[in-house]
Amino acid sequence: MKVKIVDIAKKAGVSTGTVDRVIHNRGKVSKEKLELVEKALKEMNYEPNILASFLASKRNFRFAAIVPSYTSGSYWELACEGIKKAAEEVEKYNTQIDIYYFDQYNVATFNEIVQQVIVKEYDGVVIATLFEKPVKAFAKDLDFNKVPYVFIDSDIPNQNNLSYFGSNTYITGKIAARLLLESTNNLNTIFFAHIKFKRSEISVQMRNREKGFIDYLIETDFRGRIQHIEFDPENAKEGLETLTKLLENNEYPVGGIILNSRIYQFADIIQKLPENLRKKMYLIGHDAIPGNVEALKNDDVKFLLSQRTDLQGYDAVKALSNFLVFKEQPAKINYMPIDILLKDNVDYYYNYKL
Amino acid sequence: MKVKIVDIAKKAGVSTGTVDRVIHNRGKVSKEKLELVEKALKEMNYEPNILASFLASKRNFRFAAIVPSYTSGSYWELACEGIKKAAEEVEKYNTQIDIYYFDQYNVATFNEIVQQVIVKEYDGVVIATLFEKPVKAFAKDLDFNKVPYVFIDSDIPNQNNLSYFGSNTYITGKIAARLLLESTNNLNTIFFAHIKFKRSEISVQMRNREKGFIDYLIETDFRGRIQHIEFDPENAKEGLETLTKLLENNEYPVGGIILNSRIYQFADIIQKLPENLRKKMYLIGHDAIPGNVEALKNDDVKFLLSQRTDLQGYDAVKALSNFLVFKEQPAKINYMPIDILLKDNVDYYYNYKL
DNA sequence: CATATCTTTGTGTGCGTACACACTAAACAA
DNA sequence: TTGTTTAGTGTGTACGCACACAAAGATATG
Repeated sequence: MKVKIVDIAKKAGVSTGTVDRVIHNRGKVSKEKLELVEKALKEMNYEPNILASFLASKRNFRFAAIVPSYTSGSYWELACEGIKKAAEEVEKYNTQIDIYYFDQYNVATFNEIVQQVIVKEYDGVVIATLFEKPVKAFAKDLDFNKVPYVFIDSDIPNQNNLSYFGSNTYITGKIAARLLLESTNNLNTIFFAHIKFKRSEISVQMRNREKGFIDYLIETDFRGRIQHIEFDPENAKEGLETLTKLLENNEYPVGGIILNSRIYQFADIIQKLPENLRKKMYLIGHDAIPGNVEALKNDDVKFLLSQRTDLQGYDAVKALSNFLVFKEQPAKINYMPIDILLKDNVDYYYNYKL
Repeated sequence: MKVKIVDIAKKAGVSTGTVDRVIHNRGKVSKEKLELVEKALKEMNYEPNILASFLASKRNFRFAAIVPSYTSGSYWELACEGIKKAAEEVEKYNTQIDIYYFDQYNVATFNEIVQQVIVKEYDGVVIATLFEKPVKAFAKDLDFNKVPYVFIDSDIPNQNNLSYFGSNTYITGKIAARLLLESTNNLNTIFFAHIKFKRSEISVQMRNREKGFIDYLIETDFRGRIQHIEFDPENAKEGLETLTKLLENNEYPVGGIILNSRIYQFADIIQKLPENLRKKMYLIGHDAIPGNVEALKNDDVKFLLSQRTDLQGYDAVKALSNFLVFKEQPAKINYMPIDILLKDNVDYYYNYKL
């Protein structure tokens, strides 16, 4: 039988009210009784019944999640799925989550959302940290109001965030390079394919990946050529010409990497290339979004480096909930596993549900 | 405000007792009232408060988990960690889990455990399906008593298990072969290292991996040599001699695969080989147990193919709990993701906690 | 010494549900 | 008629805890 408050009260020779005051540090307890109760608590190894506690307290939490808006099949859709899944699960702890979307190519929209969220006085916040400075400012405000917040996407050091969930994109870049070099004989040319998308977007994540990639090449003393090629999805002519030249002038395979999550768009573009040239390319991309998975299965892409994006969102919400409900302190930095996906194992990756 | 039973009762013009009888199908309700209540239930979109329900019901579940006994740092230790982790989490639902250990090289010990478990009349059982026939017999008994059970390790088709959590070892074998061939130039010799361990253990899992591996070689028209080498950890002389000959007679790299989870033992054995020969080997192993991870980091092993073994145990317990507590029906077959681990990403794999 | 004030302690109610039990009315048997 | 059974229904208590409130005791004030 589990020890309950009445048991403690009996043992300490006090009423349940006094025990309650001790447990919750509500004060108004004499020194002697306080000691008696604390002793009983320890000796009987009391652990509160969370269910009963929650039922009685009528507590309820409201969280806000601030993430980029997304189109179907894109990276951020995955993260949101995780958040929504977690939202379902914490419903039983009287916890509600509102998701706010900002335009990831427009800081103003982020700041606007932040204002809205501040007004609403949430009990916890999940923030996708795409805009470092505004996030820092927001964090200060949250600190002041003692509202716990969790970062996802990329970490911002020296903040008082409860926790961070994301991936080490630098290492991911290194692994990309290693896989590319090791799995391709006589690779002497590597190109970075950059697909124009709205404003020129070079995110922290992309920069890190590139740095990791390049560092690996330096470490292993790579002597081949490295080239950057720009593609405009609307008008891919120019890029295709550059690429064609590159492939034609090379008797060996050519490696290609795309630093953002949209290698599937590149796969679409290169459909126009003749078979023999296409087969000379060894492409590595990032993130298991539907389009990329398809490209992987079609053998257009050789490897996808991924992380459980959905878990980022899921874990972030759960961390907040567990912290507030169960007072569990999460690790401050949580890197997701770096997953290597081939045509062969991608189904099992995708198949595994939260 | 959430709808509660009294609200339903009021709306339907009956007492809470009647609503309760309808909700739980306890019968003894007239047709008219039943319809009234059901209508109210639907219209008000009633969802029970799990916390209150659990508190009131004083329900408590007892699960048994039947797994192989293990030594520290071995495969089954991981699975048990998952089970224990899940056990902690479901404690709040008044659920207790007893873990039973059998000797995986001795069917009799399994049958003995089964008898013990049957007597204790558990509410749910997790079974590591190493011994197919006895498991089937046990499953029949559980079916008869309407006790839900979940398989882990390998699936046994055509059983009434609630669910299965495990990995597709055939595909894992294929991927092993692909990685080995693609990441090694001029590979023309592959050996299967088999380390003797107690009785000759060739598990279903190992057979599957081998089949997948060989099938890939056939598919890709591999023309090299394939050899099986036996190693006795007590007396590795003979095996080492064979291996030495193999390496010396070969100017190209040699691939090696270990089908069970103990490639770290092989890594120990080959420490006796001269550096130049050791470096000629490209080894692939299975499962991220501590010894293997170390071997991976030491560059003795090139790839580890893994699955979240701990998740198998964790998910199995959670599936039982969610089924009984929340009436959630899990998928019947759940393959774990097939994880590819390199020296570079293994830390992030291991680091990620349940 | 009576009264006011403050501190400490105990009691009671409610959270939403489950379930035992009591009660009613109708049907049936003796 | 009376007692017994049975289907249908409502009531009350308990689950373990939180919290408002009442009570009691201690101290201060005039």
